[in-house]
Amino acid sequence: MPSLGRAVLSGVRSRNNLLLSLTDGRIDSLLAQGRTERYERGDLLVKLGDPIPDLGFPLSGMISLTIDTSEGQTVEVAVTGREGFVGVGRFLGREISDTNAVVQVPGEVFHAEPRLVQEIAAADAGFSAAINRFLNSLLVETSQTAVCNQVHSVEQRTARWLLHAADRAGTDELQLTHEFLSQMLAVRRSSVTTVIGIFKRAGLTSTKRGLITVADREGLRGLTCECYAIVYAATPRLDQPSAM
Amino acid sequence: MPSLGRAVLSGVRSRNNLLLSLTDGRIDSLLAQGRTERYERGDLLVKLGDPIPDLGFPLSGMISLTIDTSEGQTVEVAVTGREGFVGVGRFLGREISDTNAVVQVPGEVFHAEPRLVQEIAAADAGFSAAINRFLNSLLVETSQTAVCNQVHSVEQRTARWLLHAADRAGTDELQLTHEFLSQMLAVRRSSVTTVIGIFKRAGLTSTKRGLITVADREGLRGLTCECYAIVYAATPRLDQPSAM
DNA sequence: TGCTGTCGGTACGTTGGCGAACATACGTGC
DNA sequence: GCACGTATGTTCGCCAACGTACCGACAGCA
Repeated sequence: MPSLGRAVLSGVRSRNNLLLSLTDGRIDSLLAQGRTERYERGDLLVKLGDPIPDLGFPLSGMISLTIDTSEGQTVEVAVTGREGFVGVGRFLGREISDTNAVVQVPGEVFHAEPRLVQEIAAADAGFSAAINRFLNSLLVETSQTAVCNQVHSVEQRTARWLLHAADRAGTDELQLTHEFLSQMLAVRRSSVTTVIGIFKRAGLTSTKRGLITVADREGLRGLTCECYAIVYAATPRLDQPSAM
Repeated sequence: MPSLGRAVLSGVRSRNNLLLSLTDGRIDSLLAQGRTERYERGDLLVKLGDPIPDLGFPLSGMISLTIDTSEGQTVEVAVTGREGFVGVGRFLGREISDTNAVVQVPGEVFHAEPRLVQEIAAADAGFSAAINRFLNSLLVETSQTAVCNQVHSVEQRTARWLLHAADRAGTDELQLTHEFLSQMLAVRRSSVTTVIGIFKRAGLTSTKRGLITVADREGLRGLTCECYAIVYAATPRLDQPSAM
C-alpha cells in the first residue's frame, strides 16, 4: 500500500460528510490504513448475498442500492454518496449484504476496515452521531421509495430520479441509458423513453445517445412528487453538517 | 408513578428482544423509571411531523409505521413488535418523527427515556449490538416494501400482510376491516374485498365482520411473494436472539 | 323492534403501465 | 464509409388496478 502525504489524506477527509465529523485525533489511524479507489458507471461494489468486504465512504459520485427479485427484476431502494457509506449492514453487525451497491455516477470511494470504524464510532461521539444521522436518512429514503413506488407515476418517479442524480453528479449531464434507468425504476425501457420524450418536448431535458441533460431543474421539480423534497431534506449535506 | 415489583419488571424485560439483551446490571435503572401501557387497535403512538416523546419497546402486539402522502393516502412502510422499538428517529438523533406509528394488533409497550437508552447503549455492547441488528432489519423491511410495492400484485401483498400480522398477533384471528387493510397497502378498499374473497373461496381464510381468520397459512404462503420470507428471515426473534 | 352507521360484496367504465415487437438512428471500429 | 451493435422511438393489444357507485348485511343503540 503506497503511503500518502498528509495533504492527500486531508483531502479525503473533507470530501465525505462522515469522515469530516471525525475528531482530529482519530482521523489518522483510519485514513492511514484505508485506500481510495475510483469507480466507473456500472461497477458493482457489493453484491446482494455476498459478504461485505469493507466499508466504502464515497468522496464523490453516486451509488445505488438495489435489490433483485426472484422474477429477475432489479429495484433501486436508495442511493447514497458523500453523505454516507456503503456497507451499512456490516457496520450494524451483519456479514452478508442485503443489497447490491452499483455505481451510477463515477467517483472515488475510501475503503476502511469495518472493525476499526466501529471502534472509532464507539469512542467518538461526534462521529457516531453523524453516522446515526446518516442511518436515519437512509431509513427515510427507503421508506419514501416504498411510498413513491406505490402511489406515484412513472413520470413523477423518473423526474425525481433525474433530480437526485443531477444533485449528486454536480452536473446536469447524466451519462445513462434508458435501459439502465428503467432497471433502477423497475419499469419497461420503453416507458422511460416515452417519459423522457415528454420531458424533451417540454424543454426540461435534452438528450444524446447515452446522455441525458437536465436543462430545466425547476420544471422537473414541478412534475415530480413530494418524495424528492422529502428525501432531499432528509439527506445530510457537506455544507450543513449538523442539520437534522 | 406506581412502583412495580421485581417480578413484574423481569416480566417486562423478557418480553422484548432488546430489553432482553441488556446486561443485568443496567436493567434496573431503565425499568424503574419507565412505564408500561396497553394500547388498542388504531391507537396512534407517534404522529408524522410531531416530536417523538420517548422510545416505545413493544412487549406484545404489532405496530405499523406509515407515511402520509400529499394526495391524502397513507402507506405502510414497515411493522414492528417485540423485536424492536418505536421512535428510531429519536434514538438516531432526530427530534421529529418521519412516520406515524399506529397500533395494529393490541398489546403492551414499555416507554423509556431516549437519553437513558442512548447512554446505556453506549456502555453496553450487547444491547448496542441488538439495537443495531434491529436497525438493520428495519432497513431490510422498508427496502423490501419498496420492492414489493413496485413489482408484486395486490393479491401477493395482501397475503404477505396477513401472514406477517398472524405471526405477530400470535393468533390466526385478526381483528381488522377491509378499509383498514386497504389503507396499509394503499389500494382500494374494494380491491381488498375482492382478494379476500378469493382467499375465502380457496379456503385460506374465513371472515366475520371486522375479523379475518387465517385458516391455511401454508396456502397463503403459496400465493404471496418472496418478500414475506425475506422480511421474516431478517426479523430478530425472541427464540433466536443472536441470529443475524 | 326498528333505526342508523359501518362494513362487505359487486359492478362498470377507465387507464396507466405492461409485454412484445418492430423500425430507426447513432457511432465506433474495421 | 460501411457494417454491426447498441440505443432510442413508436405501436398495439392487454390487463391489473383504479375511481365511483350502489346495495345488502350486520350490529349496536334507541
